[in-house]
Amino acid sequence: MAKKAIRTRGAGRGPKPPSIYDVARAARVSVFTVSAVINNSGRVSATLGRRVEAAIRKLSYRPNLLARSLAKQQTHTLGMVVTDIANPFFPAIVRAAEDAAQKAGYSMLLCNSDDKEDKEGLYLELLLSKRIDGIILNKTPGQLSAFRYRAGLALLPRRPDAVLVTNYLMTVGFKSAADEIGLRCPEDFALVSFDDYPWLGCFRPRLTTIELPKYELGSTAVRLLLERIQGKRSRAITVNLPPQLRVRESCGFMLHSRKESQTVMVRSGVL
Amino acid sequence: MAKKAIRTRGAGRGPKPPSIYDVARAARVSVFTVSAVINNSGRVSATLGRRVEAAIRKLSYRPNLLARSLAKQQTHTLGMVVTDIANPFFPAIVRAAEDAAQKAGYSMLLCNSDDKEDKEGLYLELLLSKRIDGIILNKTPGQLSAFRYRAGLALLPRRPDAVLVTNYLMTVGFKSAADEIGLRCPEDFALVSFDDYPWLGCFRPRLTTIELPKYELGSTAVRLLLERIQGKRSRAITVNLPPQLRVRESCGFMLHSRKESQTVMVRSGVL
DNA sequence: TTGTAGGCGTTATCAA
DNA sequence: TTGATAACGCCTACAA
Repeated sequence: MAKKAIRTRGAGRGPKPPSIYDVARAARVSVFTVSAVINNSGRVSATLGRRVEAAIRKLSYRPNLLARSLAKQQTHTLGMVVTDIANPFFPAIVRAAEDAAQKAGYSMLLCNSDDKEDKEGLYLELLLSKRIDGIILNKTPGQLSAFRYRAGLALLPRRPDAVLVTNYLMTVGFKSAADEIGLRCPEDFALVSFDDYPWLGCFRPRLTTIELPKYELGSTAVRLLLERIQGKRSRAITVNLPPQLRVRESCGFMLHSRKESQTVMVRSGVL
Repeated sequence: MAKKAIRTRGAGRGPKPPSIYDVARAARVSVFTVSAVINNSGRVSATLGRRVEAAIRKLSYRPNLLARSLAKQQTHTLGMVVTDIANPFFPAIVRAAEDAAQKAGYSMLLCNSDDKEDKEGLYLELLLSKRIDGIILNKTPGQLSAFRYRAGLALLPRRPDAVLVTNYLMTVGFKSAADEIGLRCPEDFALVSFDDYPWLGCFRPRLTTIELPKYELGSTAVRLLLERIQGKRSRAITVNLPPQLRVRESCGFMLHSRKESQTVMVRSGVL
């Protein structure tokens, strides 16, 4: 895998990229004409149009989006703040969001708040200063999460019959702790986790999971945000996405009658 | 988990944020003075300094980074192009890169090339247009990868003794295929994979892996890039990061003598 | 120490 | 259809 670092333009060094004025001069027209051609707004005669396009190619001109953003007062950029992209919960969501943004002509600035409120705050400030058009914020729960990351482990010595863990990383932590104590899953305790991943099906015990529609979550978030940015919707709305139950051996259904396993139900938004 | 979409400023609606001129007026000073205070460059008398800071707070002024970037010809932004953030190989790298960037005062624009050369090209163009200061590019291998995503599966009917797969997602695919055929690991074949993850230790078969130092990879990439951007280094250099071998049961060492398992060696850059 | 004015690269208004 | 020219919001010589 080739990983390449590209310095786009040394600090002050290297030739400055051509501006719209350079193109205008080369094509012997005004900047208005060039601008009209680039955005194909306004009618430009075929002759001038060709001259401009030739000049653009010749100089390999590339519009400066910074300047455009400053003039138009919109950056076509979204900020996305997640607690930690390295947490397997987020990549699919971020991916979906970036996809949706890209399709609509928006770029995505990624920030990791690390579950720290001060860091989150600084990032929000920064994004606002960058005049991005909108923010997708995965709000940090703050103090709360610290109590959640160890609560499960305290449960272990009590030999629970069944455990439902609400995210994958905590499930891994819990399972590891159970391994150390010598508790087996599903023989000694049943385990159900939130979040499904492609690899869960081929390692034992195969986890029973409640999968949140991560991709849909990310793309819906961006869709709603863009609707508001573009004025198509004025008030915030809430969208409920139905989760999915994926039954595998970790919940112990193999140990019981088949009939029982059929009674499991999941309803949208209720979990 | 609260996910919140924030519209930073409706298209054309809402009050315009105050500019440096508004602050200057409110503080009865010139824009120079305000600028000097913000960047604490140049000496400003204590009196005016206080007046400016009061005005900044009163108006809750926030410098427009777009305008600053345009004036200073640098955006303090890096572009990062990966094939797919949802591939578990990348999140740690991206996280590391973002960390390093943030510490140095840079933001990170994330792009998914999806392993498509045209999409990669479009993103590079876009990043250049945005006048970002540098790019971290995970070059797509193009056509090559298509042959790699199925080659392993063709191998299966030949009953290999051992398989080394060079990334995790392919390992999952291979293992699933083996499951279907009824080949067991490590009894029927030994398996070693690239990439280690926290959950590999608590599901069976526990994978033997060669872990690339992903976090270090991402942060080093940004470090080297910033060194070049800031003119501290003029030529590209190559850094070798040592991988790590993590022996678990999938390679079958439990089935053989302990002595054999001790002879495994990994050298930096050789794999 | 502080202010003035021009430049950064666009878009947009208003004449021509 | 085109062309000047003023924003956009900041930095920064150069003057005062």
